[in-house]
Amino acid sequence: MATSGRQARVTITDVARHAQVSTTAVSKVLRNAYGVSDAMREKVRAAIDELGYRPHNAARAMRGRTFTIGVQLPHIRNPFFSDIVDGLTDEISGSGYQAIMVQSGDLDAAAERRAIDALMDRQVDGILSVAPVCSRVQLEEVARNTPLVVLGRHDRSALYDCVLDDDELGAQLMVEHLIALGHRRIAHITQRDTATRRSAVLLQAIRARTYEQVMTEHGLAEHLAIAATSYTEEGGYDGARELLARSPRPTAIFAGADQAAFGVLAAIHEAGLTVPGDISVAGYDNARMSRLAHISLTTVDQDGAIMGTTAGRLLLERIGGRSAAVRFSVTPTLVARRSTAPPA
Amino acid sequence: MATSGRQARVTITDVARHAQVSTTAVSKVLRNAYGVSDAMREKVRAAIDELGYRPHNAARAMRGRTFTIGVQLPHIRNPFFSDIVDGLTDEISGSGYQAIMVQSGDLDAAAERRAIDALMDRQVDGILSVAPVCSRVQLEEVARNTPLVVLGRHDRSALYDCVLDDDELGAQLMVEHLIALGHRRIAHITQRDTATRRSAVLLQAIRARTYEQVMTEHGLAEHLAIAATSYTEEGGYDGARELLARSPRPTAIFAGADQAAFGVLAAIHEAGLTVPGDISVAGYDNARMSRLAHISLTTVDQDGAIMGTTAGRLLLERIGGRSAAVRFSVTPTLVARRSTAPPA
DNA sequence: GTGAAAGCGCTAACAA
DNA sequence: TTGTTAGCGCTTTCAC
Repeated sequence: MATSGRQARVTITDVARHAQVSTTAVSKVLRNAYGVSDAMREKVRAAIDELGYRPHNAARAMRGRTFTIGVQLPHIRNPFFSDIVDGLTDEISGSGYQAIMVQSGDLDAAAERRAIDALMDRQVDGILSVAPVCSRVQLEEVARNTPLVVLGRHDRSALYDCVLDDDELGAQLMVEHLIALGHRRIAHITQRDTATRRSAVLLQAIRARTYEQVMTEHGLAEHLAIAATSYTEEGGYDGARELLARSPRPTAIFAGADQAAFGVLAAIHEAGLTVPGDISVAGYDNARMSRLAHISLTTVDQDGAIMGTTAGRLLLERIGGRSAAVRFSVTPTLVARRSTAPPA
Repeated sequence: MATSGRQARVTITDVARHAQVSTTAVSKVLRNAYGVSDAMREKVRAAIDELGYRPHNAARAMRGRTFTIGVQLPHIRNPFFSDIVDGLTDEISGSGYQAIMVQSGDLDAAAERRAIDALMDRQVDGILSVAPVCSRVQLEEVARNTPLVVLGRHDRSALYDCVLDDDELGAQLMVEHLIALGHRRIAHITQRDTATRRSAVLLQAIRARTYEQVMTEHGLAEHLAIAATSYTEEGGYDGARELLARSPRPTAIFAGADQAAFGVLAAIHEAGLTVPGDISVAGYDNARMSRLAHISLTTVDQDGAIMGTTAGRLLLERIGGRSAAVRFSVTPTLVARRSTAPPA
């Protein structure tokens, strides 16, 4: 009747004693290890059930696995990350693994590294790093100690796996869509980068660069207009206000992420303009919200669930012993909705 | 030059040897424990820095604290949960604690319990449970073993702390707002509950019940119309379609959560109707998105950041030894925006 | 103020 | 197939 005070936790020793066997036997049953008779397995299982035993993770961590996968992501506010996490969860459910998430904050390489360290200190068996901004060297340092999958970067490394979207193609599809509609003054909102030297591998840089290239190829170099804020609602809002203040103002705004596009919609509405009447708006990600919003958003679909599922599979493979690096790329598609139309 | 293979981890023994002291001394310095001279502290600190030592969490967990706070939440897609998590993160940053999150899925008491167990197995020092649906008995079982703060339930327990919003007041404000605008056929979208007996403590039940009460008090009992789906975009979408099919259809829809209200907006738009021209729409939570959406949403503000901050503080207090239960309630306010107007 | 030593719950050699 | 035993890295008595 321990109404106050903690209940003493049931340990492997209790189970062993209760089943009249050794702790080793119990441990083996727990891990489905080789060399246990059916009778033994039965006895142990029964004892485990009877006592309500659950392995103590920290103790496991000292010697073996923790059956934990750590997910580091900038923040949980971006609905696209939800798709990824749901995919990951789907894939590892039933494998006995549990995903734990930590927020690392936006655009802060130091905080990001602390978040990853926090996962490593907690002895996760593998790490999924979502859209990290730190250097490849840092990621490789992590990968040397823990199975690592990086999502959303155009890196190449022999030490970790990459899951990414062909952002070049996605951005190209979108800019060409807008050009085909007849737009010329097409502006772009990107996420500003902290360290320029590695920007070539970050997806925001690739989307922005592709925007510039496609515009230039179509002879629209003089209409290039980029606002470098961030892939958040606030970032989209601020970026749009900046772009709307220019003269002549753009007839279309391509935000590098849906989340930012939502902010763009708000800024345009606040300025007394209409979408797509005065200005076309496009995003990237095809977050669920894009479909459901009142003005449904033209965007680029990259299948977050599949990216998450794949990341989970790759992680389990790595934990299982694979060491050769894998690179998985999803092909984006254009999703034209009501937020884009020919210019007035 | 360990290019392949894991680097051997720096342990407390390495630090002790390097600083020419005992491991006990190092441990004390790490925990700011009583009984270390300044000189000793200096020596140890230097060694820690030099070696880049970080305590091994699992080993700590075996004896003492893990400096980890576990957050269980239904899913990360709801932007209101982001506000809570940001508040929590803010509060515990600098305390040496790290928050880890696990998704438990919607409306599934068993999955929820597994998620909480997963946190306990990982020896977190405290748990924040966000809008749990399981029974109070289960929560108390958890609370007996781990400091626990429950957010978003109208429970009373001597074993854990509660952080909640006065949902009765919030729902009342909203229904009266709609009535004051002249609406009579006001419908409500709620989250269906799995186990009815404990529904009295769940926020969705309180919002729904208050809706019924206020309507009845205003002589509008005959116009009661509730769709029981869920607090998600899909739930709002499905619920709205159900309500729109009724005849006569409502002139206002009060969704129990902003997230659901977004789905309502989509359904209404799809039906060729306008907001607020044909139908007024209202939500609950004042998620950031509500402010920024193209049709800005009338909603009830409950300060998620403050709820998160408070939950963090209460958790740290409990970890620090407090055992008396605390109950913290925020007072909601009405935020009238453009999605509500007098009926046509 | 400092350090030696026991032990947390588990896994993995190794022995039987 | 089963059991014995030595740690994993840390915290915590308890001597000194």
